[in-house]
Amino acid sequence: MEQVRKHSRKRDAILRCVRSTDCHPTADWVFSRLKPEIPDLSLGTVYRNLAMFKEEGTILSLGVVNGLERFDRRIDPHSHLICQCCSRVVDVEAMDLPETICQEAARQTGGAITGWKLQFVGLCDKCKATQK
Amino acid sequence: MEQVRKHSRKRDAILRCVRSTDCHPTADWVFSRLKPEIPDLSLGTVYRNLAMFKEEGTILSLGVVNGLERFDRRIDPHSHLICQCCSRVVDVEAMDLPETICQEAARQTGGAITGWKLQFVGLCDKCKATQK
DNA sequence: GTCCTTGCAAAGTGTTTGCATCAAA
DNA sequence: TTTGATGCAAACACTTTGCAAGGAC
Repeated sequence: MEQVRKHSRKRDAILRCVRSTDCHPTADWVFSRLKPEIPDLSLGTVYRNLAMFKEEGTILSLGVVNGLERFDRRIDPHSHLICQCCSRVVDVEAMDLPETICQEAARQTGGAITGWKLQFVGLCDKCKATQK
Repeated sequence: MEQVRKHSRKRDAILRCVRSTDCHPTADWVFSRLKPEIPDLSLGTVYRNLAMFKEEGTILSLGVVNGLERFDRRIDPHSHLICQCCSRVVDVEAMDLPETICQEAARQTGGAITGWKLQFVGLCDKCKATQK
């Protein structure tokens, strides 16, 4: 018996919140942002719904940065710059890798490559300006 | 006044242990592996020493996989294949990215790129064989 | 009325830390 | 003897979960 997804005002608000920003928010960021507007929201609900959206592919997780899972409203292929200074995550438009690179990885490992993730490390524009 | 690093049998064993494998171990893996041989070893010591090695650049952390930090004895540039099935991390030799890719990322973000990390996702050789 | 969703709080999990004790130099 | 290293357990931070109550359909 399949579980039927019902509608919920809080669930909508959580998705809307993630989609409202390109800051690649954490669960707690979403919670803090919605709390004033929805005083009886609980952090568990935010975690539950983010996990659900992620599982169904509505949003993505870009992994753990500094111990915090970061979510991404974008689900199209692209990369990120992670600022070493302030932990900001900045989108970088998709760039093609040479076709041969995945083939080579598959050859070396003997495994099957289904995807890849390119992540840049450095300073975001703000931190770069500050550290001048 | 600078802190002088003393010699310690346990610290040596921890580094030796990480260097003995290419499985990209977790703190707990190292602990479990050394415990029989060093019964009075404590997990805290493993964490403390791994953090120390990582900070001084003796080993690297390749990040968090499935909630566990994974360490790498290799400090030279290379990539990894992360198996979606068994979470195994397999080394992939360094492959050159087109020079323009970092420049493009810097241009797009306005930041400074100091490095990049290319990670492959898929199945390791064993899981690929099993899932045939 | 059914059953999904939520709040709440407790439990989980990986990691860090304070402090008394141990051991290297 | 001095001072860094360690064991132990408590503290931490983030996340997940169980359960009773609330809300969608």
